[in-house]
Amino acid sequence: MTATAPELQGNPRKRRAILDAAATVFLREGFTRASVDAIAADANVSKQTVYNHFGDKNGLFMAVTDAVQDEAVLRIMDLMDTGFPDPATLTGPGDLRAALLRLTGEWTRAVYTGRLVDLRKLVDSEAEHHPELRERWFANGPGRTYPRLNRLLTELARAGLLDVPDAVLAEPDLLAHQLTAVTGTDVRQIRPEMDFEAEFDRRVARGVDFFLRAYEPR
Amino acid sequence: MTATAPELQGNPRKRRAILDAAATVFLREGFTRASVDAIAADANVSKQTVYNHFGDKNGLFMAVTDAVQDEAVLRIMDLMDTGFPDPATLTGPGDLRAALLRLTGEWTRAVYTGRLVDLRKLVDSEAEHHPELRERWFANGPGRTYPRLNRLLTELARAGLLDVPDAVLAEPDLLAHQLTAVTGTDVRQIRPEMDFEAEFDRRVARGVDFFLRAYEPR
DNA sequence: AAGAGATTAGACTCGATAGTCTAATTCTGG
DNA sequence: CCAGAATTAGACTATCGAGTCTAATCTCTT
Repeated sequence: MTATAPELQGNPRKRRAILDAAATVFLREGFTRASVDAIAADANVSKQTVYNHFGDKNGLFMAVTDAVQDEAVLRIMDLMDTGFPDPATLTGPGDLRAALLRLTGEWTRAVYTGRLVDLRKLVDSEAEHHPELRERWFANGPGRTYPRLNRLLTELARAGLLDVPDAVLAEPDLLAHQLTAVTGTDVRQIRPEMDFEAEFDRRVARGVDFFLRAYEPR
Repeated sequence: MTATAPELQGNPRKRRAILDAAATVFLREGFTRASVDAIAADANVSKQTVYNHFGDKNGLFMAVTDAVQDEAVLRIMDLMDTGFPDPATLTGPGDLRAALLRLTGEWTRAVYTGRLVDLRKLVDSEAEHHPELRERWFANGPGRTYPRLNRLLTELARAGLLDVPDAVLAEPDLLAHQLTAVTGTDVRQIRPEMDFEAEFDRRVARGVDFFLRAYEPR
């Protein structure tokens, strides 16, 4: 009687293969241009199986965004939970800079390499036609990571390692947005013909230095 | 013998109407979903006329991006040519902040209100399929405005009104990117349910203050 | 007023694609 | 080994859109 939820039936290996193929094709072609036939072929699966697992093209797309986001979010949350030293152990300002460089570098890498960036563009351009998409993206991604980063930065301010105006601390997630904005936009400017790795490190450092220049205790 | 270039023939009033309609429909539907039929209908023009003027759907889309960009770029260039006071007349630091607020506010308004923002998203998502698009967008927009803004900010640094490390000054357009990044990303977070005007001013001010906090002479 | 160029409505071709259906086959757990 | 679930290939429907073509009309300019 109780119909099994379509997300929970079928062979999980095939399900995985479909998600992978769908990510590839959606990212290469865009949502509209991507055909379910092409995805099924790429996954070595029949079209009907795709529909069995995900209902329709929209359901498939949302499942893809969830999967790709989850991977990055796990990485980022772990980074902040275990990859950042206790403020008490940061003695000199050089320590702080090094720790921020590492954190920001890994964060930025998780966001701007791999499939996440491009998928975000896709979601952005499709959001007008699938209103729930933008909300879902936010709740599943930035809605989880930014408050965590902001908490971490706020603790640094409370510990006296950063000198941040109360007006900034009072705005939800502002500090986190400022740090990621200043590195993210710079990293996004990297052109294909450049040496990505070298540019990446330089630009993350630039962003962190800009941030520190503004909020370093004098 | 010499065929007239398709961009230069036909009734300019109709041409304008088509460009307007195309902007509306492309922005509402996205490139792929937008149909030439819908655009022609919206412009009160026959489909054939659209093809007479712009050749094909791609040509139409590029003409639209050019037109929308040109409008904003003119505004922004004018702003910097005539809307910013001579550094010599800026005596107190309050003067500098006020001038930067005005400039950055108008710049940001030109970029993040109206059709430019959304068109940019569209270009971004279509760029994979029309490689010349990204380059054209850059050359026609940021390629013109950023060097100009950077020159202006560099003059402020030379005049002693900003204290910017040489390493930053040495990077092409970096200073300009930092200023616009820090305001732009914050403004982009404004949610539809918020009071746009109030949020806009606050966020531009935040960005300028962040920038000044980093580069204000001590 | 005449003629050239521009515009029009609408039919038409050609190719894609979302989603359904079916009958046959393959997996898999008990 | 067997029964029910999952999968498969492929045909099929229905829709939609880019671009072309045509014959008739319109609008200037001279």
